[in-house]
Amino acid sequence: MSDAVKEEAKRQLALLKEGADEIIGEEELLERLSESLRDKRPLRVKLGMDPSAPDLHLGHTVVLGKLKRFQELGHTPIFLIGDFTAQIGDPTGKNKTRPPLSADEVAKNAETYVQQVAQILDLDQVEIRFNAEWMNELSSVEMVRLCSTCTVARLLERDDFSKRYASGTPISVHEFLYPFVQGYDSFALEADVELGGTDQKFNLLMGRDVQRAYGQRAQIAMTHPLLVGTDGSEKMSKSLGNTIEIQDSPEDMYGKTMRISDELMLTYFDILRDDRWSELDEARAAMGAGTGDPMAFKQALAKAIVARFCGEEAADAAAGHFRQVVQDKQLPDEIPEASVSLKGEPSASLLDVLLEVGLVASKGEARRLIKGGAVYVDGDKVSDATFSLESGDYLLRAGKRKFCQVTLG
RNA sequence: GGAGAGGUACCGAAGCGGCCAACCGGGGCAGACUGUAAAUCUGCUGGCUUUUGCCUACGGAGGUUCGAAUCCUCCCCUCUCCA
Repeated sequence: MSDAVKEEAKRQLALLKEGADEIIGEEELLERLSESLRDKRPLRVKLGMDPSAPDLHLGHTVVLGKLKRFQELGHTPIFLIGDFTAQIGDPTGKNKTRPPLSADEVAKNAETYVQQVAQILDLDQVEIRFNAEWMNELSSVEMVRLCSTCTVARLLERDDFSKRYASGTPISVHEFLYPFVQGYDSFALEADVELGGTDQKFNLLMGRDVQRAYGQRAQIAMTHPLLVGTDGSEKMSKSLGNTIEIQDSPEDMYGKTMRISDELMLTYFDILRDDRWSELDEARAAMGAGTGDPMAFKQALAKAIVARFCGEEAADAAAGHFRQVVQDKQLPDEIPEASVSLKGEPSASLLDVLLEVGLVASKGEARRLIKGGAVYVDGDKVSDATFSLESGDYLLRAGKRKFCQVTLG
């Protein structure tokens, strides 16, 4: 192999290592990068996601970003939608069996996944696949053979399984199948590399075993740090409600980022960092040394995150919105408007109006908010739950950030 | 197949005939504080209802009772030990 090829392979490896937690088979990766350059054969890089929730969040973007980097280096990104595996439910990190999704939900989620992935990757160059394609065809005999590639003892070594087993939490047999199927996917796709979070290590390794068992070269497994959710303790996950989603509005995305703790913002910066953020590196270092201005840095981080998914302009606007509404406690420029009919009555109770315009989910909630001093009409705090409004225009506020300009008539 | 234990609100976990819409902790929401936060403190945390009250809720279905999450019967599910 020529020196030029070797040099280029090394350069690529260095770029690909950025942000990775662990590379299982790093030497093989270097080798394959070299082969790829020599033979002009792009590497097949697999990233699988189960369409178990409809929205992608910042946590997903860590590995998606790595997939993009492979794409930029001329390799073939494969975005695998686990429509079959979604019916099993990845037991990873779970302390209970996941409820299976209906085919409809899976299809719907898969659809939105693709749309959202388009915000990050150039879809034209992405191979999008569904694992039902081959899993639905797999015979029982084949399934049995597949299961023979791993022992029960090894499955039980896994943290999530062993913990559940030890604590007497149920584990259904089908959950054991998950890693096998994921491994088989790698074989079916002839993956050279598979990407995943650190929690996917077991599953990624299973891919190597399965591929070997089926006479294929074992993929390289690259794990990436998991992003902690906005609560600062659990991993980011839709079901825990601690996500920043890439489909959040710029204002939400910005606001949610501002609301994370100072410690967490450093983690976010480190995990989500890419080249476009290099101008922030100095500020990051100052923060680490305890000399920076936390709020200024967090604002810069929030803006950078919004800019990545929504563009610079939206990021500026979101920053302005936050300053105005949250810091200066001014009204936002744009307030949702609604009109409510009095239906011939002379007045309507504030509770009803709050409910009707969607500021609260129930009258009970409205009562609670009023009692808690969180409801304002035209800037005046309301503390009487029986308060009623006559026809006219009112500015309603429930809590710090929920406003509605309502016309009553 | 046999023997035991158990299924309670978003989660964990009390209650074991009326005082239970259900103690407590976590989470969530709101308020105070602040640099946006975090931490801390306070309040709230099923729906309808001005109050009274009504409806829905303690795995499911029946039953006993003036009255059941609490007692009985059957069913479903889980865990442990034995085979």
